[in-house]
Amino acid sequence: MKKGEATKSRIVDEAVRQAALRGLAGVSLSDVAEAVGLSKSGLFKHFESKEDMHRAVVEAALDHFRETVWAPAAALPPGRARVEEVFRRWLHWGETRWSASGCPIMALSVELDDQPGPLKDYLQQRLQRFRTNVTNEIRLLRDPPLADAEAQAAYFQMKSFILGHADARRMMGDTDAERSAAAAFEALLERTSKVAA
Amino acid sequence: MKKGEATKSRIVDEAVRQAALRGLAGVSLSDVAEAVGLSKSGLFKHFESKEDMHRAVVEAALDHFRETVWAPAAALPPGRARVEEVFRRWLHWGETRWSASGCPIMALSVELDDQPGPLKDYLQQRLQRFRTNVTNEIRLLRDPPLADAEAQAAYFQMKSFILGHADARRMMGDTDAERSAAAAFEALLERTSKVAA
DNA sequence: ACACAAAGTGACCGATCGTGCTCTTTCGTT
DNA sequence: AACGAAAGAGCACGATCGGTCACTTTGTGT
Repeated sequence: MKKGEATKSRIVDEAVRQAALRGLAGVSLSDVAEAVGLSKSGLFKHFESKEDMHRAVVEAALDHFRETVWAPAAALPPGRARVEEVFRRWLHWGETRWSASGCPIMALSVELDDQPGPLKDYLQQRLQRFRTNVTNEIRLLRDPPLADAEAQAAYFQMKSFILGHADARRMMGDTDAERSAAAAFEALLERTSKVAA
Repeated sequence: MKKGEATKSRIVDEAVRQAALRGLAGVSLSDVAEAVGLSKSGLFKHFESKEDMHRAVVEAALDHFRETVWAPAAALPPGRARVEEVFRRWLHWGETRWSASGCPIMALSVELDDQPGPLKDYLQQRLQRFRTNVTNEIRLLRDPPLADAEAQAAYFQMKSFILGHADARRMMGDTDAERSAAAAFEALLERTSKVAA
């Protein structure tokens, strides 16, 4: 039962890459099969259907995100250290591992946000958990902790800068995007951690 | 030569809607034809090929954006009034006209950002013009006008909040997204229009 | 080592894709 | 009213899509 899991994860990895490039619906079973050196029918020994593979793709992308962005930050002391690490890693993970295709989670979000169904629900639920985790760390930026509303406002801006960075860098070709995002986030951190009035 | 143009714009309108939903590549010629009450071959009297229609879709989406978001703001006095109007209309245009499908320009951006070619170039160029226009208005927030770098940093955050709003509202189902975006933008405006030190 | 399940192949199916072709209807111009 | 051009219909094509089936190869547990 080992060979199977290995090739399955190779398939899913390739499918995630293609999904980030052309969207989930644009992933061709034949192309994925050829890219991993299999026949089309060979793929169907690992997935019941195309939708089954879609589910695996969404899961794998989120797992990878959690392990690359969240997990290393969670190993740091709570509060500011974690928040900063999350942002730094979040910013970079699109540029390193996904430099040629763009962040798969962003692509999935835009594609699924207007397609109600179990896939969107699953994606939303896992992103919601991430958001809750990060928001909790943001609350610790001050002592006593920030109110929920303030922490959520800060998270909104934090994620906005991530999205803005991806747009500026990938769509507009702005080579300063990383600096802009980092500067905006740093200022946000300063504003948030200092007392309001 | 009138009937033709009328149906052509009906076709393009429908194609833009479907492109916002399923992506450019996901727009089926048959579906568009059926939706506007035509036969598939009837479509080909208006477009040379599918890529020709893609081009028309991108053009139409940008034209619509310019007329809905930029044009009314450009009629206002320069500076703060224009900037505020652009943001307000930008925020709303995704929720009103495109409430069921999401902003087509955002969908096109995410889809085309990793697909080099004339389509991406065209989209990038027109978005760049919009960005330049808005940035120029931002510079007028202060007297003497802001430096380019500061105005661009403000634009980066402004667009980030737009993107963040779309993500929060459409993907995460956050009903407070509009308030969050508006509040973040207002604070940004305050920070930017007051003297730095 | 042997047997059985898992992994993988190749041929094939019906549906749909984008795109030509010929033919008819409808419109705009004089 | 009439005529040429534009608009649109109907059909058929090759390619590709997701998916099935019977078969062979490979791996694995005992």
